[in-house]
Amino acid sequence: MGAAQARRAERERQILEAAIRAFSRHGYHQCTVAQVAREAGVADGTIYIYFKGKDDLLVCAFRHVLESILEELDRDLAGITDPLGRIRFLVERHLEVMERDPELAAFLQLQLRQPDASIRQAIAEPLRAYARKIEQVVDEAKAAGAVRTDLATHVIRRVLFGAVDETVSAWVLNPRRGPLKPKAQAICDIVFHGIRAPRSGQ
Amino acid sequence: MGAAQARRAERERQILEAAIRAFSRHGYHQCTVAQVAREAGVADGTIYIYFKGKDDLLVCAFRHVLESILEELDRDLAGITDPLGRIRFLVERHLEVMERDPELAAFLQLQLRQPDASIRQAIAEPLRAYARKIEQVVDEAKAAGAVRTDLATHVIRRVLFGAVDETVSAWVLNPRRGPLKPKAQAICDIVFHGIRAPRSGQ
Amino acid sequence: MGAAQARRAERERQILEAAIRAFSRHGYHQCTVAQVAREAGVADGTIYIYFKGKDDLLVCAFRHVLESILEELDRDLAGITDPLGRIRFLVERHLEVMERDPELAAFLQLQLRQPDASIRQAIAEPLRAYARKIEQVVDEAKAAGAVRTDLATHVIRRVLFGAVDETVSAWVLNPRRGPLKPKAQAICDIVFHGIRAPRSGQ
Amino acid sequence: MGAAQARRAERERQILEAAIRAFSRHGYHQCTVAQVAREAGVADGTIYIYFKGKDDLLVCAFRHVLESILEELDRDLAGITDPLGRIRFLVERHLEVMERDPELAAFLQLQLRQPDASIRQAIAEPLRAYARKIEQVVDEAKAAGAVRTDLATHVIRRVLFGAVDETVSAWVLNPRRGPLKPKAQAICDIVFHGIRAPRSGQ
DNA sequence: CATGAATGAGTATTCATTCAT
DNA sequence: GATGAATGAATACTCATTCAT
Repeated sequence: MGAAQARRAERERQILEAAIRAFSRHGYHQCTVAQVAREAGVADGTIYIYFKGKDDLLVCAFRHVLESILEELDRDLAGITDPLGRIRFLVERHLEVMERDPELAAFLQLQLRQPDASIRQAIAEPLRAYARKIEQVVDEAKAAGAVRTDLATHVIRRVLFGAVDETVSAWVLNPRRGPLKPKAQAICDIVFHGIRAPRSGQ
Repeated sequence: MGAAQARRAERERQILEAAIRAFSRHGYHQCTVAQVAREAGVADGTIYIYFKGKDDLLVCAFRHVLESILEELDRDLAGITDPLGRIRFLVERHLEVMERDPELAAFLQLQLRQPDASIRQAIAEPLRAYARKIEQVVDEAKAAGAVRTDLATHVIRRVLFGAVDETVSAWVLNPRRGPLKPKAQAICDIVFHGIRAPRSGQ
Repeated sequence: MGAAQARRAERERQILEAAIRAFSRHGYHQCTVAQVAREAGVADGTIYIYFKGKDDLLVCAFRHVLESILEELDRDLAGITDPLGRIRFLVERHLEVMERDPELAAFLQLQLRQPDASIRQAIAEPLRAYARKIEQVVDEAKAAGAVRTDLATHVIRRVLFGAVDETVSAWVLNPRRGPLKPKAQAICDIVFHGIRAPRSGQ
Repeated sequence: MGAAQARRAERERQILEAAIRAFSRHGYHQCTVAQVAREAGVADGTIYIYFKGKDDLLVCAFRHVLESILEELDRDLAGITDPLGRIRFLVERHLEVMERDPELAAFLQLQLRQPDASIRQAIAEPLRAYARKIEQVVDEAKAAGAVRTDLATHVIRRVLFGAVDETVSAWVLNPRRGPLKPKAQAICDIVFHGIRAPRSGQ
């Protein structure tokens, strides 16, 4: 029974990762279910044993990816105590994940931005989880006196990850991709100047 | 002849604006050419007299909009001399344009983000023109000694307009939209702190 | 305008009659929309300009056929006055219509008996119209004293047209079809003996 | 071995009766093999150990049902000697069987009327057996001098069972089903008047 | 025998685009 | 120029059937 469940989970992962590759390469709308199936090495019909349909494939792929990203993030964040260092780590890790797997980056950055309301809605919740994680780290930094408390947390998040998002988008679209992670430096430079609490005594 | 040309331009505008409305409401892929035609009050075939096809409609609509935005921007920017004030104006105007016409905002923010490579490519140039305009204003501010010169201009642009973009996206997706322009305040607060050149004498 | 409407009606008829032929030959479920289109000499998509879908095609074909049958029936019935003669005419005409066009007969007798509830429902109303017509003629015969009044009209209809239906079914399924109309004789012989009012004075 | 065979026969019956229920409820074409399997409490694949395929399921179900109906009919018919009484019994029993099990009635009346030639053909033989039984009873009645000999036996059968069939169809489709067997009365009334041999001496 | 995961052939329907009027 | 009827390519999804376990 445990074996059967493991088999199923493995199959799901296999299809999901094929979907990410296929969607990245051809574009979600241009990509046929048959192409995903071929990429995964299964028959067309098999897709429908594991997923509701093409939309579900996109949504589940995103959940699958974000889940593992968040898990790893939590684990590694535990080892960092400096409040601003934790924020900087969020930015660096984000860029790192994208740099590590450009196909995944293209998926997250382009294919996932579907204007279809139903897809956006299905994606919204996991996306909010990521946003909450960021805001939590910012709030902790506020509590530690490292960040100005007169700025709304969600505004800080938007400035920080707006910049990160723009940076990644430009990187993904650029065919000659250089290193991405170092760009964290300049972004944090600007934003940290803007959000850092004045030193006590100043 | 001038009359005929004016007639043609008028017709084009009529279709383009219908396209923006229709794409905003139904979503680009979900929206049929027939729906655009009905919205514009013309026959399906007429669309093809003025435009190459559905993609062209999207691209031309974007060019049409951005052109008039840039024109107005240039005109109004001429009256502002304070370097940081000019940057602030860019942010405020961006938010203002979106707030003024939510249907246009939805079009620019959602429908335009098509993952199709060909569309992205066709949109890229006008988009770069907007980016250039922003960077030009930033460079002027650097030259005037109002902005740190040790930060790459394009990084400043990304931080600034990454934040703006995130803010507009959230606003567009929120069914209960409040005022948008005031959000410029907090964004500029953060970013200006980060990019402002240290006062001479400090 | 009248020309456009006539054109449309003509096109509808053309497709409907092609559908009857195609459905008869291949069977409704086995017959593809593409086959109907080819039979009608139009493109696949054209079918959907005139009809909602495959089901609608079946239902409309039936309505189309029954309508013209009922019209002709009404016209010809007007010339007959003998009450039992009118009933006999109903039976003869039914058999005649089937005999005249064996492909139509196969359509009505086999393809139309779809067990799908939605199709049966859509067909039910025109079918009831035919039943009402028969019962009306029977009722007139009762009023004229030619038919026993102690028998429910719908029971008479069922006996009469149950026999007719069985007869036509057997004829349709028989590859060596002889003449059909003469079978009215024996059916009426039996049923009329059963339903005829006793001669006054007996 | 006998036990193994009994086991097999039992399994077959179990699946067949599940098939009848499932086909009745969903309709033959709309009903999936998986649904039949679930209804029977076996795995999908098990069906194919006992039957050739979905069509075979339908055909075997019909044979299974008709066989037991004919057996019971033969047994009970043995106790009746009056020639017309025997015919009346055929009608009553037919209605009785349907009334007893409305799900079976729906199966026989609707789902079995498949326009697919191959299914019709496979069903034809058992159906003919039932027809032969009826005609045999009618022929006996002719021989006994109770039924007119100038009427073709198969015509009598069609009138009789055409009426019965129409009656059952109407009853099956009517959601508020009243008693069915009493309808034999009126049908026999009409038909017997029509087919009865003139009393000797008249 | 029994299972049920995997298969892949088969098809109704949509819609961007064309072109005769 | 304008029309809108006609086109036909393109594709997600279902489900009867198989077969390794």
